Amino acid sequence: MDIPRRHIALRAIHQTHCDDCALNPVCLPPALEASEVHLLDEIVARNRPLPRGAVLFHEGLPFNALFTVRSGAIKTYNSTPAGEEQVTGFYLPGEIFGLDSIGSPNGKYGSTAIALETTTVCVLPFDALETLGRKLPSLQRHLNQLMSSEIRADQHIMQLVGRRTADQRIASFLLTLSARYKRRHLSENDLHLPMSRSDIANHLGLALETVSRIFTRFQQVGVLQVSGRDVVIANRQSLIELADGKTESVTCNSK
Amino acid sequence: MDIPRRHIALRAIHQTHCDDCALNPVCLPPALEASEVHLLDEIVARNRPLPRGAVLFHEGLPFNALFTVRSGAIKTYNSTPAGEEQVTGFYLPGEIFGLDSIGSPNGKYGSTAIALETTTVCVLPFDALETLGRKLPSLQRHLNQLMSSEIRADQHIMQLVGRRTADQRIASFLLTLSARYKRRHLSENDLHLPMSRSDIANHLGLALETVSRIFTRFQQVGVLQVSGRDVVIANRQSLIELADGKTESVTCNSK
DNA sequence: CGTCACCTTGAGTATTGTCAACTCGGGTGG
DNA sequence: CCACCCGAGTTGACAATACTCAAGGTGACG
Repeated sequence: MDIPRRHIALRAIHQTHCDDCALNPVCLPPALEASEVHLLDEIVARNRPLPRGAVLFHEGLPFNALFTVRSGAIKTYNSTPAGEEQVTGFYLPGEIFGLDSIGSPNGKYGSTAIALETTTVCVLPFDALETLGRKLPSLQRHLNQLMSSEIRADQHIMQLVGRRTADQRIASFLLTLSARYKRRHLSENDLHLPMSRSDIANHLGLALETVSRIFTRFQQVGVLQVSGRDVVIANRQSLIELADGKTESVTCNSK
Repeated sequence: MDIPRRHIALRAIHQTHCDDCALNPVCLPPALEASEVHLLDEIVARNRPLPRGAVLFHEGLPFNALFTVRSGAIKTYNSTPAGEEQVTGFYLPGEIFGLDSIGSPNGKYGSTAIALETTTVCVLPFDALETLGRKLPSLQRHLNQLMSSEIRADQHIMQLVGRRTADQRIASFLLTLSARYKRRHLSENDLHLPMSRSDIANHLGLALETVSRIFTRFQQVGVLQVSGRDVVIANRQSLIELADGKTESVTCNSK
C-alpha cells in the first residue's frame, strides 16, 4: 500500500510518437513545429521494456546512438582499469544520456548504461540526429544546451564531492532529485529512489554505510521519513539548511 | 635561469589568423578546408594580452562567446551562494572554455574565467559560431565533440575526487597535465604549473596544505623534483603506479 | 629592504572509511 | 504454505586519512 501512485504515472507513457508523448515538454523537442517533431519522430526507435539490470550500452562498444528515458530509470558509470565503478549519473524519464560518448576517442561508448528498474527508452541514432540538426537549427541548439547542462550537472557533483560534508552531499542530492521529480509533475516530497544506497554512495564519493547512517540520522531529527527506497521529505526547510551547511544535524556534541 | 624555454614557445604565437596559428592541430579546425578555416577566421576576435588575474567573463554576465587560449593559462570556477569557489577547470593553449554556459538557464555565464598568467585568447561569438556550424558540418561536429570531451574530463575529476586518495589525485592530475603539455609539443616531464597550490587543492577537493605535503613527499621519494611551480617528473613509472594506487608512497608504516 | 602573497611544516583532531555482525524483506523452491 | 536464502540495508567499534589551526619560511616586486 505504500507503492506510490507515481508508478502508475510513469507506466502510463506508452505513446509511440513524440508529438503525443507526455514527456514532450521535458524531452528533446522544445520549440519545434509540429512538422519538425514529425521529422524527429521518424528517426526515433522505441524498444520493448528493459528489465532491471539490463545493459543499454557498454563501455567500449561502438557508439551509435543517444537515449532518452521514457519510463523507469537509468544509471551510467565508468569503469576504472582496476575494475571499480564510478557512477556518473542517474537519468529519469525525459532525460537524455550517452552525451559523454559523442566525441569519444575511437568512436566507442565511454561509459555503461544500465536499467535500475523496468525501463523503456527512446533510441536516437546519432548520425541521423546530427543530420537532422543541420535542417532544424532549434534541434541543434537544444542538443548543445543539453550537453552544456550535462557539463553543469557534472560540475555540481564535483562541487558536492570535493567541498561538502557527507550530510551536505546527501541533502543536496535529495533536493536535486526532488526538483527533477517535480519537473515531471511527480510529488516533490514523496520520492521513490530507483537506485541502491551503494549507487548513491558511489555517485557522491561516500561509503555506503555513511549514506545509510545519514538517512537514519535525518530521519531521527525529523527531516526525512525513510522506508527503504521510499523517502519523504518531511521538513524541506531543514533539508535546505543541511545542504547549505547552516545546520549540523546532530554531529558536534563536543567543543 | 630556471625560467624554462617553453615560455618562449608559448609567446611565439602571435598570429592573427587561424590558418597559420601554431595551435591549429589542437584547436578548433580539425578537418576543415582552407576556405572553411577562412570563414571561421572571420568570426574570431583577438584581443591584447590579458594580465594575470584578469577576468574574461564573470558568472551572471550575459553569455555571448566561447574562448580558446592562445597563450598563457585560464582557470574557471563556480561560486557557491556562500561565497566559496569551486575550480572547475584549467585551460591551456588550444583549449576551449565557456562550454558550460551555452545552455545556461537565463543566457548568463554560469562560471567565471580568470587568467592565471599573462594570457591571450581568441573570442568565438557563439551566435556566429552556431550559424557557421550549420554551414560547416565538420565544425558543428567538432563542437559537439569538444563538449563531450568536457563532460568526460569533468567525470574524470569526479572519479578522482570521489574515489581516490590524495596521493592518487595529485599523481593523476600531474599525469593528465603532462599529457596535455606533450600534445602541445612542450616537455612532458618538465612542467611549469600556472596555478597555485590552492587552486590545485580546490580543484581536486583537498586542502592546500595536503597538496603541499604531497609535493614534498613525492620529491622525497624521488618521483618529482619540485621547485615552487616548476615540477619535473623524475620517475614517471612510479608516478603512474601512485596514480593507480599500486604504490603507497611512504604512508603506511603500520600493519 | 620591507611587504605581501604563496608555500611549507607541525601538532592535534574529527569526519568518514573499513571491517564485521546482524536484520529485514522478498522471492523461490521444497 | 512455510522455510530458506540472498541481496540490500542497518548498526557498531575502531582506525586513518586528510582537515584545521598555527607558526614559520621563501621569493617576487616595489
